[in-house]
Amino acid sequence: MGRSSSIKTVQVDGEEEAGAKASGSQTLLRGLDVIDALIEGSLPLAELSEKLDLTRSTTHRLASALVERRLLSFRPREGYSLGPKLLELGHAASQQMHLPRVARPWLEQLSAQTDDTVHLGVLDGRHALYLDKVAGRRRINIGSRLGERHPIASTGLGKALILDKTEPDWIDFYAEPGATYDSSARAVWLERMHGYAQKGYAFDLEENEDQIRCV
Amino acid sequence: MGRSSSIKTVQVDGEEEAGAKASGSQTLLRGLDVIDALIEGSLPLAELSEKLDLTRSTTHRLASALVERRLLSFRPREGYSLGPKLLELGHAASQQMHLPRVARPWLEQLSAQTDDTVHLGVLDGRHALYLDKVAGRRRINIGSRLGERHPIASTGLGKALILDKTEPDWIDFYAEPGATYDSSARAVWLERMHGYAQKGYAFDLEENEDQIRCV
DNA sequence: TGATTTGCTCCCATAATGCGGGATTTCACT
DNA sequence: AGTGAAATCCCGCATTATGGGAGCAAATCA
Repeated sequence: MGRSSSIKTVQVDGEEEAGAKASGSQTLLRGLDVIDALIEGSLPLAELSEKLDLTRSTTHRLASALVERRLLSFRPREGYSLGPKLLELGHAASQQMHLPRVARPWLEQLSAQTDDTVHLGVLDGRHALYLDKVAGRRRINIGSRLGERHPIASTGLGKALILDKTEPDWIDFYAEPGATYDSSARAVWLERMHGYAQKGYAFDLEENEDQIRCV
Repeated sequence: MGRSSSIKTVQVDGEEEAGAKASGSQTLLRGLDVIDALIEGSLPLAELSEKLDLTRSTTHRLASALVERRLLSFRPREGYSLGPKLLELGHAASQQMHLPRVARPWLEQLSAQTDDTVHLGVLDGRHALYLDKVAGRRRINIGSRLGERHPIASTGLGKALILDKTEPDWIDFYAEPGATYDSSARAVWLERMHGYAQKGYAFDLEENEDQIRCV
């Protein structure tokens, strides 16, 4: 490597990101990055490659492979977007996850007793991820679907999930990255949280939903 | 390279499979194969690597990368299974697919008119893939979810999707790979198909559901 | 409880694979 | 038709994935 004619751009020095200890399959990880980059909406190849800091060639190769496997779709004018296979995988995933399987009976019982819609969710980074739902008869379905993620601080389920954390953690969860903090609003919120923690369940103004906890 | 001591197993000669024209990102494709292999249920590393014809090392590296990205989960005793991120992706995919967005109004109108559950689906290989559903008020929800796949020949939606094909295609779709053919049953089925094709819609004995066609 | 098996994880040299720069083609808009 | 932007394809280089095997940990058997 001594006299390497460093004409190539090379990876400068690679990942200095936080917690990026991933050693090994670079191609696979980049491919997944491509998928991630499209979660928020479809993009044409140029913007996609820019967003990922990859060359057009590389991006195109990865995206094409993903399209071939139907994990992405490509429409001439719009660019790349998430593909139908992800639906299939999402469904398969929901079926083989452990929590929903064991929790289902409880959800159904709860739904039957309350005549309301019951949700099951877990903590997923800074969000509450909805894993399962049993619709109640009382009203029409709420517009929520499996796999949706919502900020922890603004849903009943999310708040319930962090009840056993300590106040510093709460503050951390409350703070959206890069959002404006309103300290008085946060104080009110924290106050409520303490109340919820004592009672063991949480509400939300718009929707409230009991849920199952897992240890 | 000349005197390469060919002790290694090497890739023998690689893919001679049908239609495997995929040139390029091998790692990514293998990683997706790993996911695919887990659709039908969780597997321990050993079985997984055998199913994929990969060495344990490689399988482990790929699977670990996928676990890190939460596309897979790993439980010590059970092995690898599909992970929570797939739920998220599945949900995101369902939101940005073109068909559901443009078709929604029609589905809702249809559901309102008939008071029944309306499904939207597309042809996906040998299966009918359910893309969207609008629940009717008449009865409790049928246990169908987005992303489910069903054999074409046994659902009303599946049959409707292939109405504009020709008879040879029908026969092809009817034949499950490796299943026992009952030629008389197939004849009856084909007869019905011709009837459906003339009328322009299809039934199924257990459930029947109208659906939207796209060109 | 101690021995044995089974299965997961990690390391390292090898060369095969993915990489990026650019040429070429396709397609939309004027 | 002409123009321009975007997608697709090609090719040599070296970075990256590969697979064999060593090293652990936990579960099973005696």
